Amino acid sequence: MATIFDIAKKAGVSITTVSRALNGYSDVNENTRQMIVQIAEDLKYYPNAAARSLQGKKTNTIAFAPLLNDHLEAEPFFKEFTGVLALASFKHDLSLLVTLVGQNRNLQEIYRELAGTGRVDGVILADIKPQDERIPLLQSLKMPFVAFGRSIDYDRLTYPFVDVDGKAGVAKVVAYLHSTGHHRIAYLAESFTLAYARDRYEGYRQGLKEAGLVEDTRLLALNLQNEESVATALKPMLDLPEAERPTAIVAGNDYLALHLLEVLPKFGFTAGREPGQIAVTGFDDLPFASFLQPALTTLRQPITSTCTVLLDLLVAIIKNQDKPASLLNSGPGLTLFGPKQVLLQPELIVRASA
Amino acid sequence: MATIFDIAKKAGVSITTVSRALNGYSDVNENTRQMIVQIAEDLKYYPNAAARSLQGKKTNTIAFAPLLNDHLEAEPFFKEFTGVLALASFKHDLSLLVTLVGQNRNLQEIYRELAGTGRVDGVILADIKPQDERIPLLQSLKMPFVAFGRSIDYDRLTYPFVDVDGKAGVAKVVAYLHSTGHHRIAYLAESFTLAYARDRYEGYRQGLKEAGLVEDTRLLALNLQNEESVATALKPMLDLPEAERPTAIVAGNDYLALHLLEVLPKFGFTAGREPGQIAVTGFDDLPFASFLQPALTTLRQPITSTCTVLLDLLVAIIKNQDKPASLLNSGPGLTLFGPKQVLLQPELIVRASA
DNA sequence: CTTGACAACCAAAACGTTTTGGGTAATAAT
DNA sequence: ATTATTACCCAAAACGTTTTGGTTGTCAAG
Repeated sequence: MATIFDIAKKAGVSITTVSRALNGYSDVNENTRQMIVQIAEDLKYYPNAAARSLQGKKTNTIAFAPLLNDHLEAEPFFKEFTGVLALASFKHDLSLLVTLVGQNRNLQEIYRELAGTGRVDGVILADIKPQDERIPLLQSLKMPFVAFGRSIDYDRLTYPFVDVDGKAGVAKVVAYLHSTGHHRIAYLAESFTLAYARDRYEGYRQGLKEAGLVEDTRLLALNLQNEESVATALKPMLDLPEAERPTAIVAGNDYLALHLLEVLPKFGFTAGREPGQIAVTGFDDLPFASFLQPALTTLRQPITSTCTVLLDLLVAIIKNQDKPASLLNSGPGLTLFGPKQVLLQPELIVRASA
Repeated sequence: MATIFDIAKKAGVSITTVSRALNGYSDVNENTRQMIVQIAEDLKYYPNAAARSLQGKKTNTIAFAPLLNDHLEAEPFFKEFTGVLALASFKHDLSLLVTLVGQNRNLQEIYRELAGTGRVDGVILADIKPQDERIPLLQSLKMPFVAFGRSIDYDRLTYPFVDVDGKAGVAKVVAYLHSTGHHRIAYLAESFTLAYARDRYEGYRQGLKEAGLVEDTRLLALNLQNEESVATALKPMLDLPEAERPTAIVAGNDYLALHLLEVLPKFGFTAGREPGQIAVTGFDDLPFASFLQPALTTLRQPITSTCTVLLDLLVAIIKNQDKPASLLNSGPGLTLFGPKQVLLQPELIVRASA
């Protein structure tokens, strides 16, 4: 590969002049510049990115480093999200550096490495935990970032984020179920290790309250993950006398709903919206949701707008700009939670299961 | 961020010693090493990646730079592929640098930049064209790469690749259709700008030949892309007298099949496997394939094994090894076409449409 | 005839590593 | 008593840029 020296030699000028000519400085004669540009093209010169970023220049790359949890159930969502993020990056002329993070390595380590190492200009954070160590870390390292998700203490958040309003979403589902005649609505929650899980659960509680229903701990199952845990949590609910048994079950995500649909028949129940059936809902609208038998009623994550806004925000932060154009006005289903803090509404997709 | 100098100063040794201690060289005293390691940890030191790769060290990153064509129909496949590739990279402890390539910029440029610029150790090439300029380019730049797909002139290929055997796949579909009683089988081909498209078409021809059927140019439509072009290509076929009209239509990809399913009713036909219906097949098994009405019979791309093999190969090449462990024996549906050249078989998924 | 301004250029430092080609002192071999 | 050998360490060069802080020469104004 040709270096800046090769060009300098061929042009009979110093490397300083070559650099300045190529970077559009005004203190180089127009003729000289044209000659240099020509030579650079002939030699097929491209500046070495490593050397460049060693000088503190932009890398035109942003990082996405999602956590990989043991149960790979999040995979379909991860794939979709990564793909859309790549497309969004393309629109900003950025490359996307995808580094998966397993539980083998220390989280801090990875992010420190990313931040201190001159490989990227900014970071997209996902899989936010209730108290996420990465946020103060990136802040202290002065690495631009935007989070997809919020840690707890909503009113005190100072960092930029985009989140999907799981609380409002689940509340909406509960309201929908109530409006279709359900009064005993159960909730299946995944583990609360990630922040969104508790948020959705809060939505369930709010939904009940708004519908004038009272919480019943017998209709609540926490910390579920696989089909087995769903089955054991479900049994006592379904063993209740008919008048106390749930007529609808809200699952915290599509995977739990999937397991639910598999388990219900084994206990002699069928899922669906008809009288005598148990209504079932999910969250995410993963690709398989419409496949299920019955097709799953669920809340769809607005992945495309999420990624668009994430990138608009991140680019604005990197460039030290005030507010990205796409956010001048809160669109439909888009709330400006704070400066550079955006909340998006999930969409209720009604199918046969509820 | 702490640099190697900070450590050297604190430890009272030279930066050389720090570097060698941290990189496991044998010419540093065990006590000294332990002290240095300790200090590095205390200072949360991580070597600067840019400086490192400027020295010619590995970046532990590989690039994936797919072409973005105007009609974004390839998007679902792209998303799936990118996600799976990221997962495969993770297993090799590599990061994946995703750079989409639009038609705005010169292809050569992007790849030169990637290759000469010290950002990645290797490249995954996709969207191979019949004569792909990127292949000699990367070869001349001595940048390790593996292609997903083959350019033409199959017997003369010298570069490492993984490909899905579109020819055999489509031939299989034709054989299947023939075995279910079809004798007039049409083919809808996408543009031949990418190599796989012609490969699949060749499969159609081979399938006909093996079934003892003779090609009929009236049953062939080339260069299709959108619903409109499918409609105009279809009209003359369906206007044929009944005895010459196709009873089955093979589409070169799922998108064409999708359009086909939309267009057929408009001409008064229905798609399906029942007598009187027109059988329809696709290729790829995109997520929506099983949704369609009727559900699409198609050939499934083995994306996961494709990505696994791509990465095993690329890592072996980067490390200058002979053959990755995963390829010691040709598994089921896996042919060793040549050294570091692998052919995978697509799987026929029979659904309601044929 | 000086002074100042300006256009055009450049040498050297800096960025943070790794590698090269040593050096020194202690111990072992002759 | 000299010579190898070994263990441990280091200064300086190298990687390819950008930036800093100049210098030089030309021309217009005083």
